[in-house]
Formats: sequence, C-alpha cells, structure tokens
Amino acid sequence: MHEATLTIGQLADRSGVAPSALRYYERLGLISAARTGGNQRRYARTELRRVAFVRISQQVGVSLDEIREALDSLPAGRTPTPEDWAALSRAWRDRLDERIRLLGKLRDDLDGCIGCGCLSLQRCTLYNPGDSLAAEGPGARLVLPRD
Amino acid sequence: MHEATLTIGQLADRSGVAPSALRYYERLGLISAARTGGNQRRYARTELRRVAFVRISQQVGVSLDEIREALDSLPAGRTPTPEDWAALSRAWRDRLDERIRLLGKLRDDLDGCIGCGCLSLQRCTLYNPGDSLAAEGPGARLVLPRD
DNA sequence: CCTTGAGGTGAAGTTCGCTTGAGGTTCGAG
DNA sequence: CTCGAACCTCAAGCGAACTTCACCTCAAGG
Repeated sequence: MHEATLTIGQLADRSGVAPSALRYYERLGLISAARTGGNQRRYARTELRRVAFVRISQQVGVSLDEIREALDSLPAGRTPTPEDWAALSRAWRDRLDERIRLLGKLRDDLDGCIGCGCLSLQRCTLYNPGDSLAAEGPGARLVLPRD
Repeated sequence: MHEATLTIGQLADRSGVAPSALRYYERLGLISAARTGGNQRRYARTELRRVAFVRISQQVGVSLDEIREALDSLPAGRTPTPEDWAALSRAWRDRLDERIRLLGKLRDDLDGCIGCGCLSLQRCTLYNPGDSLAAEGPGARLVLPRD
C-alpha cells in the first residue's frame, strides 16, 4: 500500500469523483496521467490535489474552462509548491466573497419583501432598485443583477 | 397606456425576461396567459409577480421544477395576496441562509488553506472534515458537501 | 489457463434552461 | 386597405458537465 501512483479507480475513491468524470477532466486538460504498458492510467499523487482544486473551484462557481486556465498558470516542469496552490486559492477568494455578498443582498431584499408583505412592483427594491427606472415610463422593470 | 393586460413583448420588457423564455415558462406551467381571438398571449398584470418570483427563486438556486411546485401551492381561484407571496418567499429564505452558510464555510476553509499554504490532504478541513476518514484506511478522501 | 473485474475508447445520450430557425398569422398605425 | 412589426407553433440546437453504452483489452487470483 501507499504506492507511488494511483489507478483511476483509486483516484476516484480517494477524490469522490467518478472515473468517467476523471477521464472527462483529462480530455479538458485539467488533469493528466502516465500510462502503463497496457495503456492504463497511473496518476501521480499530486493529481489528487488538482482534482481537489477542481472540485473546490466548482463550489466557488467557476467553470471548468476557467479552472483549466487557472491550472495552466501553475509552474510547468516542477511540482507545484504549497505557495503555488495558495496563490490559486486566493484568486477564487474574491469571487467567493462577491457571491456571498450578492446572496446576502438577495436575502436582505427578500426580507424587505417579507417585511412589507409585498413583492410589490411599486415599492420593492428587488424590482425597482434605486427608482432608476421611473424615468423610462410607467411601471417598473424587473432588474436583477446579471451575475 | 396602463392597460389591463400585457403582450408578451411588454411582459418581456417589464420583466427583463426574453419572450422565448416566457413561452418556455408557460410550457413548464410557471405562468399562464389568456389568448386573443388571433391566438396571441395577453398577460394579466399579476403574471409579472410570478415572473419576478421565478427570477428571484433562480437566484436563490432553486430549479424551475421546484419553483413550479411552489407556485402550484398558491391558492387556486383567487389572485394571490401579498401574504401568499410572503409565505413563498419565507420558504426560500432558509435555503438562501443555508447556501450562504455553505459558501461562508467554503471561504473559511479556503482561508485556512491559504493560511497554512497547504491544500494538504493530511491537514486541511476541506479534504478531511473532522478526521472522520482516518478509519477507512490510509489517505484522506475528498469529501465536499453534496449541495 | 481461465475467468473476472477493472480499465480503455469513441460516440451518443442526459438534464437544465433557454435560444434559434422555419414558416405562417395577427395587430395596429398610416 | 396595406404593410411591417410583433406574434404564433413546432422542432431542433446549444453549452455545461457529465454518464452511459457497446465493444475490446489488461491484470491478477484460483
């Protein structure tokens, strides 16, 4: 046990990601593997980190394509250091903050609507943020944040 | 102006939702419309509230299918009161709180990882929550919250 | 040696939330 | 009455993120 490399099944068990998904990730260039003489994948243990980073990034709401770009920025040639990984994580941190902020605002707005019992097109900030729509004729337009 | 009903184009402009999406919502049973003699849709103004509720619910992370279920729980026959809408909004409130909590936890965990510079499979709570995996043999399994 | 289960490939299928396209109809201003 | 914009339906397409399928090979235990 504790061998140098992992089979796809082992990586799947360890990461909680299905083998089919791991192959898919490989096609997208998110992870990579050496091959045995019989063409089977053998993963370096460091790939586990990459898989982990992928899943965490997805939770943050990043697309696989963007995750690939981020992973591409890791130093080629040498095994990424902890500091390399930390740098990537920091990049996501801001996005995470922003998402949390947006959801918080949504919750507050929703609270406001519950408070006034309205969901009203006339008064609710969810519908008529800053009354900025009044100039465009009668009736509010529903404008929700694009992201 | 300020007529009793809205054409699909008017509802689209007011709600910020494309006509094609509104037709799609109708197929799913999220909204409904009367028809003119010439088969064109005419929306009651209250449909604007339904559309708004749909978009807000999507922001909360609810699927169209669940939104339909929620809308189905509105009283049939009479126009929903503000209190009816408030009840629906309250139901989402908990989900929103939960999502915010999860993202917050993810952020904290990510902070921890940045702090220790690790993304380590041995130490990081993101990977080995509560050390509960130690019993299942050597090596941690990546376990992220299902939702 | 034989079997069995893990692995491999490529193509096609799935779900979600819409959009696009083709081809035809209706509405309302002039 | 005419004309163009807006509307209609139905079917197909799209992109993301995978899974499933058919079919074939490889690796290890009895």
